[in-house]
Amino acid sequence: MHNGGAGELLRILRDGRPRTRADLAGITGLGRAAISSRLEALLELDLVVPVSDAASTGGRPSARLAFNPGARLVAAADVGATHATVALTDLSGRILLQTTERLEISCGPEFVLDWLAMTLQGHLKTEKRPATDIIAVGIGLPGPVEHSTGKPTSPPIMPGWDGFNVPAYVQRTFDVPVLVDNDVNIMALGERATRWPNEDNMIFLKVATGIGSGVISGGILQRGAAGVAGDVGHIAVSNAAGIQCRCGKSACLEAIAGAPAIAAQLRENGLEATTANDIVSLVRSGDLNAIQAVRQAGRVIGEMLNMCVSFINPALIVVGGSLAQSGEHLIAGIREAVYARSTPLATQHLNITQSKTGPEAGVVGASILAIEYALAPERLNDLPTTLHPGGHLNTDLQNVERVAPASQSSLRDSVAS
Amino acid sequence: MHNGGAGELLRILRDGRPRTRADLAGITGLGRAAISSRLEALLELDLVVPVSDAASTGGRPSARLAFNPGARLVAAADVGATHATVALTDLSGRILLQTTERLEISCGPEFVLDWLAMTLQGHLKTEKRPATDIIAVGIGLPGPVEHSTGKPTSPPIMPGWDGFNVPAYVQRTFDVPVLVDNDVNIMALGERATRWPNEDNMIFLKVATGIGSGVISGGILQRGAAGVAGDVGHIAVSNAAGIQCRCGKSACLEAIAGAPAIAAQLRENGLEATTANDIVSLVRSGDLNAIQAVRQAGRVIGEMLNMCVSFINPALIVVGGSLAQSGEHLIAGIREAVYARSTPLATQHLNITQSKTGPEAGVVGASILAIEYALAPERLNDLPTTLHPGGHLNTDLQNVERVAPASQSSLRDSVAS
DNA sequence: AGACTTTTGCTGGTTGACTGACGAAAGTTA
DNA sequence: TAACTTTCGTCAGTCAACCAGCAAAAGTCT
Repeated sequence: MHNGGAGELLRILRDGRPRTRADLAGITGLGRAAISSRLEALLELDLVVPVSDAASTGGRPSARLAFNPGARLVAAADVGATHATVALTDLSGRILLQTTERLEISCGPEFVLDWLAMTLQGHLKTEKRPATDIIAVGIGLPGPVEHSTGKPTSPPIMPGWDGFNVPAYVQRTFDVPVLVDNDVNIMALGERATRWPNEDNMIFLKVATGIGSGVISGGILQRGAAGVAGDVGHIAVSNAAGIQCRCGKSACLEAIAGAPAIAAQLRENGLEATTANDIVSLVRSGDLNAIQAVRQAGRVIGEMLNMCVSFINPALIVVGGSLAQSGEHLIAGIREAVYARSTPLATQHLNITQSKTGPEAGVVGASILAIEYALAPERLNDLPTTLHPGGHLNTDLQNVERVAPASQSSLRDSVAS
Repeated sequence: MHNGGAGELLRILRDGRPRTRADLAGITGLGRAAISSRLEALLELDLVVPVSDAASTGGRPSARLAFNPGARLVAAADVGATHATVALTDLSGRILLQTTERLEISCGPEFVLDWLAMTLQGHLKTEKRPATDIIAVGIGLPGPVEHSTGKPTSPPIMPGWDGFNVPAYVQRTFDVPVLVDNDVNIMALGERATRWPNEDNMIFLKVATGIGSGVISGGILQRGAAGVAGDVGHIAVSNAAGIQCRCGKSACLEAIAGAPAIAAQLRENGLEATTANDIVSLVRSGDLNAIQAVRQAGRVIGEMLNMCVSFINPALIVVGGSLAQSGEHLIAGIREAVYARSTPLATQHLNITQSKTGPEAGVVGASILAIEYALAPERLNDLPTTLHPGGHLNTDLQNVERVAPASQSSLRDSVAS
């Protein structure tokens, strides 16, 4: 029952690859007995389970053990300005159940968080899992958040949320760690976890109504002094002196390359467009005017990114958000501007690409945020030994495969180590 | 002799404040016996020494122990384009001996590094300290450096240095860890260490012939994917379309707000100015033209910083480099532009100030870089027990208070082994 | 000088973690 | 089925780390 150091084993196993005890002994340099002892703790927590044995080499085949993402649950929420998504995920960030609904953030924290809790309760019932299986909650909000306390700070579009103690409120329902962060930050985490697990220097850029970014530098998400790092939407761009932004200043990037600005421009040319989706539809239908406008927006964004590239020297820029769905045109404009301008050293290994994670990047990121916190070695002891009332409750879906885990391995590989 | 965990004690004591054993027991939560045991290891390494006892409270006064920065040495070098500074520092980053000489970096790595080693040997002789007292070497170079390997990568102004294995070459003379980094990065480290020890989100901006910055975010120096993070000199600024930069592009920040650009502008107005120092002299003499030009340069720089502030949300910007010596005029221009533009959340706790560390910020930073590496808990065991041939060599200033320990026995012991 | 107070070094004793070895378990091969 | 091979679980033994208590040391106070 001495699980000191079990965290290290879990860290190794969380890549999803099953390993024998001998493998683990080799990796860690410990003896088999020590490995077994630590594994015992993880097995008891159900975080690690035996999978199909390795092929025998003539004698008793060695048992292979693998991380069991289904052992516990994590609740994740991505709250936008007008819509909210809440999901139940496993410990690899895989979504088990997901609900998206139209929900105005301006309804206030109590209303939104109550809906969130209620929906999660429903998810739990559907999945037939007890609430005690949830080990952490991750929440993304559309505004600045002081991550250490989980309180929104002076959010422009979230009336009633300023300084609200989100974790405390959520913990009245789920008494587990609650991690809150900016929605773009969690999208960055989600994007990295699902597609770029080894990328330590990347920028996730969200282009929709607003423009924002999540900055992962030196392997960790950068939040800055006040939690507003990555807030690039109101950086001034050139050749836009007169254009007024909703924030009160002029020449903001968002006021020129955000969806409303592009839509307005298209309307001037006689097209019907109001939202980002309208623009995407037009682009997909092959409208040259729309294509040109999106590409030009990309150039303007690229002008800004240019500076970010010089400043923080990322290896990867991922462009997401609803406007990024318009094929490669936005990216093309961005690439054009960035590669035309930045220094060779900064760009020669720079990859600019479109987000392929889709709309669930947010909840996945929120999930990852919560998982990384709850499964950190120093907090492993906090996990209660769940006693599943009915015995082994996790004999569902994914434990059928437990003996044949090859199909899951690719999914598991996507989890950041 | 079990010094596992001694690193933690050293980390506490490195703030320089002397503490009693009881203090340390209270801080760490360990018993006095454990503290004593760990202290023994540190005392043997001479990294911690007893200082004057605390005032008695009626009984035996408790001995106070303090970090002993004089126990070992660190070699630090700040190599610029035309000048190089090399210094011998103690373990707190304090400069013991320093030499600055005119030295062209274009002479090539062997020549420069040989000079560096030779000068250090001289320093050692002057200080009457053996070369084995040096536990690490820190070097700053005026170009991009791959910090993990210590090799310059495609430096624009360092012919012959590209890919040169600096640590390997230096280690032929001093067989200790050699840490190499960009010169602006080490200035950032130096500035933080000397003036802002608790600032985790700051930008150090150097304004001289070129313009560059060192970015400390999330508490750690950000180097980026290729080691060129903070390279802001060639970011495009507005209203400068036609101006050519030495890098081949146009409208670079450096080409407008760098010292040569300002000097050229002043010459157009009939003033005599070529170098940054000329400009500073003119400003100090009260020349309105020069003051106006420097302030305008500050505004242009502020325009760029503006983006950096939005992007990484620092709490502090320190402006250094030779042009920053011109009083508050440069800073005033920078502040003007930054506060006029950036969002309130990002600027309300933002402090923009002038570097007060002076020209030795570079070597101090190089020293800090080396010290942090060598004194990291996981590397404490690598420190050899130095045998001072002449007995107590470090009986200078700050060791006056030391209560003469049984140094003979340790000496005999190490000789025997 | 002597009593008192507090710290310090030292010495078992306890705890916890890890190793090594051995027999049981679980396969394969003849 | 029996013999062989390899892994697994267990258990005593070892070792390092830490604590508690004690006597000596080093002060102060009367």
